[in-house]
Amino acid sequence: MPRPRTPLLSTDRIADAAMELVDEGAPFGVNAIARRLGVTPSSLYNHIAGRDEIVELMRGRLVQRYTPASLDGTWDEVVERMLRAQRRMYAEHPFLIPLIVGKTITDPSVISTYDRLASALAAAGFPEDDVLEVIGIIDAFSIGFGLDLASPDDVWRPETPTEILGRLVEAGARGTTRSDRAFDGGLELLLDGLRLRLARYEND
Amino acid sequence: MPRPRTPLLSTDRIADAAMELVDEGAPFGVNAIARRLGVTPSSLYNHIAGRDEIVELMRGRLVQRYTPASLDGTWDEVVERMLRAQRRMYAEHPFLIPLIVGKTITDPSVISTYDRLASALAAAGFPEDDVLEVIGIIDAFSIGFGLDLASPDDVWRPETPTEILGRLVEAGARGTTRSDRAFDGGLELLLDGLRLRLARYEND
DNA sequence: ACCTGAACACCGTTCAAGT
DNA sequence: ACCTGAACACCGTTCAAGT
Repeated sequence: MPRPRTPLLSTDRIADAAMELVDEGAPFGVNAIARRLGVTPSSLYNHIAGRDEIVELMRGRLVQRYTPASLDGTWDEVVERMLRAQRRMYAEHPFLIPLIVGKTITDPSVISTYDRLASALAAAGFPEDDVLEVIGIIDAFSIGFGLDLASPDDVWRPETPTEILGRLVEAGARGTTRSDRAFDGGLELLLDGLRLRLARYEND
Repeated sequence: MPRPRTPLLSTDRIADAAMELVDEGAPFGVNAIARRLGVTPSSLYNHIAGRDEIVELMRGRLVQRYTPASLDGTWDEVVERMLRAQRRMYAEHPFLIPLIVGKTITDPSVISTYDRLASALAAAGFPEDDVLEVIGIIDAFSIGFGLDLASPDDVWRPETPTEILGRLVEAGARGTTRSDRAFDGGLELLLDGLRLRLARYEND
């Protein structure tokens, strides 16, 4: 079937298929995408330069899909909403993390999101000198917990006797439950800590 | 050259070669390791079960190299020392992160480190039901800040006008200074929050 | 016990051929 | 312009054969 009169493929369709694979946790690759689209791997090269470009296509979609539409509310509501959204994003696409993390952010819509977060924090009373520090903390938290959410059901599998860890692992929560609990605990810690800081500023 | 009288390979030698590759950012794989060792890929399978085991070996080395020798002191000293060490580890070997993330921890020395941390937290008064949650928080934290330390000097480069972010970025710290400050702030937050939790437990 | 070499099923990518 | 099919160099893994 050469050259159909209406094209089978497009960058959009390729990106969609790639996202589906990732969301299923299936192995991601040119061949797998082609299989899913009922097409030969080589066909894709009429639309994309290679595997890397597909990753770039996905990154563009991610930013749009995960950025909270509105950042209204009190500063701690805003922080919580952004944290939850970013955590989900990193967790559902952990293999994109090295790309996103190692790269300077220039995408206007992403910049704008950080800008609005910065405004919210400044308006809440955080001194301008500290706003970027707080944002850095928030980012580290969401990446860390995103990765944590993406980790396997059993984080530890002791094969030698342990003092206490083995017992805790057997008694404790696993998988999503475990990760959610750690996230909720971490979130509470973070917000409590930030509120404490804010109170200290106001006492000066 | 079958069966040399003194073996060419060992798990140690394999792990060494693997670490060299990863730290160079070179493609990591069984074949690449074999090439570096001047050996056939299939030879490796006399010493390791497969690709995943090599990753576990690397994790084992890293943890041994970076884990503080002693875990003495108060629980918050222990947590701080582990956090600083882990952050350095992730930051100095960023290419390893995508490899080890998502893999169940089985390496005995790594398990033992977590075991000692768990014991320290339990001894400090954290209820056993919460110890794994706290460890999860600590892990997320160190990975997050490790990646932050490994990120580029300029995290943001606004190319369109911003409300406040552009000004903050220009006025604020960059590179290691920025990341160190965020880490110190985050560490303080974390320890404050954990101390608060501990106080709450004791009031019940 | 430990290495080789052939073999297998998989990758990502290129390119001539077809319409 | 857009898809196919053959081809290439790579991957991780298995296994019989050799000492």
